[in-house]
Amino acid sequence: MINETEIVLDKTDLHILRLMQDNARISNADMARELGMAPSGILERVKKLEQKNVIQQYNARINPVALQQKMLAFIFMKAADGPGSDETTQKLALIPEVQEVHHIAGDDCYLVKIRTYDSASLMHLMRTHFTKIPHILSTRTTIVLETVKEQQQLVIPEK
Amino acid sequence: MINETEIVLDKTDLHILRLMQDNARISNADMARELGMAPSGILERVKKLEQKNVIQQYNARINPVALQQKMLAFIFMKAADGPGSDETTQKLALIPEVQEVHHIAGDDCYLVKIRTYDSASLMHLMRTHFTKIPHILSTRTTIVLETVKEQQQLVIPEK
DNA sequence: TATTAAATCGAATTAAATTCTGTTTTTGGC
DNA sequence: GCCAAAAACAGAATTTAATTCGATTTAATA
Repeated sequence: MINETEIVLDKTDLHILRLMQDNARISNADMARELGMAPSGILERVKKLEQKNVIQQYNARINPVALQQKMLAFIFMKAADGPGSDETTQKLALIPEVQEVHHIAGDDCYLVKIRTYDSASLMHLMRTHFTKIPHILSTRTTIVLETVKEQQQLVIPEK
Repeated sequence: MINETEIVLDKTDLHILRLMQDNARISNADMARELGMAPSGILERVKKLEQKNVIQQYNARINPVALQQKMLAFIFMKAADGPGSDETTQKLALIPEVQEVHHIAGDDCYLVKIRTYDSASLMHLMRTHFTKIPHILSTRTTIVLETVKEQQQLVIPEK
């Protein structure tokens, strides 16, 4: 078995993940109190979780409204090079306004989530960037009118 | 104009947001050094950004692979009560596996992003939860084969 | 069971968070 | 432009946390 990095997470790891997922700025000391452990022990675990790439990043979630990012859209794209190729993919991923790029099953090839100031800036971005990406055959854009829920939290099992 | 809470962010605020968006566990002290300010001043700003709901939460982004969350899907839903109603919406939002719920323009009413262990658990979740939500007329599910990029970072202007 | 590795603790040290007071800067009337 | 009030900021003092490291316990394995 090549490159099968077995990731084993015990009860304590899951507890830490549960705490940090919802409050990344929690102190080691607070976690230590919660888990009944020494702060140094918690620190070591957190570092290991980072090293193992279980924890990928600590993000501050910023209110898009505060930055006037009013436009959210999902774009389905067909591309000539198919989902195997990396070229189209990578170019899409490099656009800062593009938050997500997925290969999807079905008729379309990609699903792209994109956030901009308004519809004009979305159009502008599509014109300036998408047209420069070869192999794009067609796009189908779905505009979000209102977002009711938007989070990245995973469901973390008890054990 | 009712409830138009004008949010004014200056250069310093934007700088702080830029730092914390990518590393929520950065210390006030480090930010103070970076911005050439006193730590106490930074602290005050951060607290204000939290109060104004500019910073909504601090998240640890956890690798779905580490938790064996292999299935990611987008589901388009038509509902009888239309995008104005809250009932359907709220019920969807309360499902932990549901990461996003959007009202969308066009023929469909909702777009739902959902993450589960595998296709069986997705089916199970749809059977147990969706069928209990009234007014749902139809669903169209798009399965993600591979995720190339997935982040929530906003493009923060210079000034 | 003996051996090794991993995990944890706890004390010591270093560093950061937090509080508070005084000062400066900004803002908004007039 | 000037004044008053509010906001922003600095800096020192205090509290709290992070980090390090040697000793100890626990777990894994041959």
